[in-house]
Amino acid sequence: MANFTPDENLSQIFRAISTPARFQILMAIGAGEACVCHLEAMLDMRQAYISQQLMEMREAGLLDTRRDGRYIYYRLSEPALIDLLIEIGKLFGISPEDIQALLNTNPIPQCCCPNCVAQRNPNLITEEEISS
Amino acid sequence: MANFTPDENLSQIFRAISTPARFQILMAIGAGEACVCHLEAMLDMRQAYISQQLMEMREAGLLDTRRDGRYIYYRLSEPALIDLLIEIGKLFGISPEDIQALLNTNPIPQCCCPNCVAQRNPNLITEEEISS
DNA sequence: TTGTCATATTCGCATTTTTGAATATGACGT
DNA sequence: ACGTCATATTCAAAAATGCGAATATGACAA
Repeated sequence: MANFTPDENLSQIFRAISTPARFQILMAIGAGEACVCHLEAMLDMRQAYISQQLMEMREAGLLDTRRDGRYIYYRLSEPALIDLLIEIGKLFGISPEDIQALLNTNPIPQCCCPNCVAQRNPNLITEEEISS
Repeated sequence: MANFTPDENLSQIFRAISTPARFQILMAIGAGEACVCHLEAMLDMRQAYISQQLMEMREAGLLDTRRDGRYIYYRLSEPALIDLLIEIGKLFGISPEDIQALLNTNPIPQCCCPNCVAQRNPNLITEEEISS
């Protein structure tokens, strides 16, 4: 992020969530973290498309990533953002419940990532446990 | 504003402030109100351009208008939005002072609207006082 | 009613954005 | 080394946006 004026900076942040798709993705990540396949299953969007949108939000500084083997987990660089967005929604007559309905709710049956698998089968041994 | 889903609704709001120009205009209006000529003087943008941007923000539900004679005053439909935007800025390392520096500061020498004129010449009789 | 002033609207084009399709990359198991 | 799986990147076409120029509207004064 270069030498931006405050208005450039902030408008860029808002631009990053100025389409329904990106907003949905952001909310789907929520205060936790999510891999692309998780979002794919949750939102019924194509992988490549999600990746593209994630990149844009990442470049705007909204998202951070963490790699774990094959999986790349995305999370909000500032999770408190969610609450502020909900506040803004309230201001404009959108019920918090309606917004919260978009939030990440682990696990997802269609998702294959370790998080989801582990939460579906709590008694299964995880890969980490095997390698130790 | 038709039958939008929450994500459509909110992303539209953010889209409305997703360019530096629109963000600057919104902040210039601030918690008060401003006519187009005021913004023109304050921001060094052309009248028609400002009008266009105002229209977009109006359609997104961010702005309301009030006509007074020749002048049309714009104000935020939800002035509390300003504070939330400042909070978001803080989250991303933008100092509140830098954002507040964009806010409306009456009056402006180059502006011709009754508000500015009255504040520059407090002992002048206003048009309203004449017509009464 | 004519002119002036504040603001709005329309038009057109250049640029950007969106979004799907195809392909590439890079990690892991075998 | 090879295949597979998760994710990223590139490309291109369509759609949307940015934004200037010109013009329109509508209020007020004379």
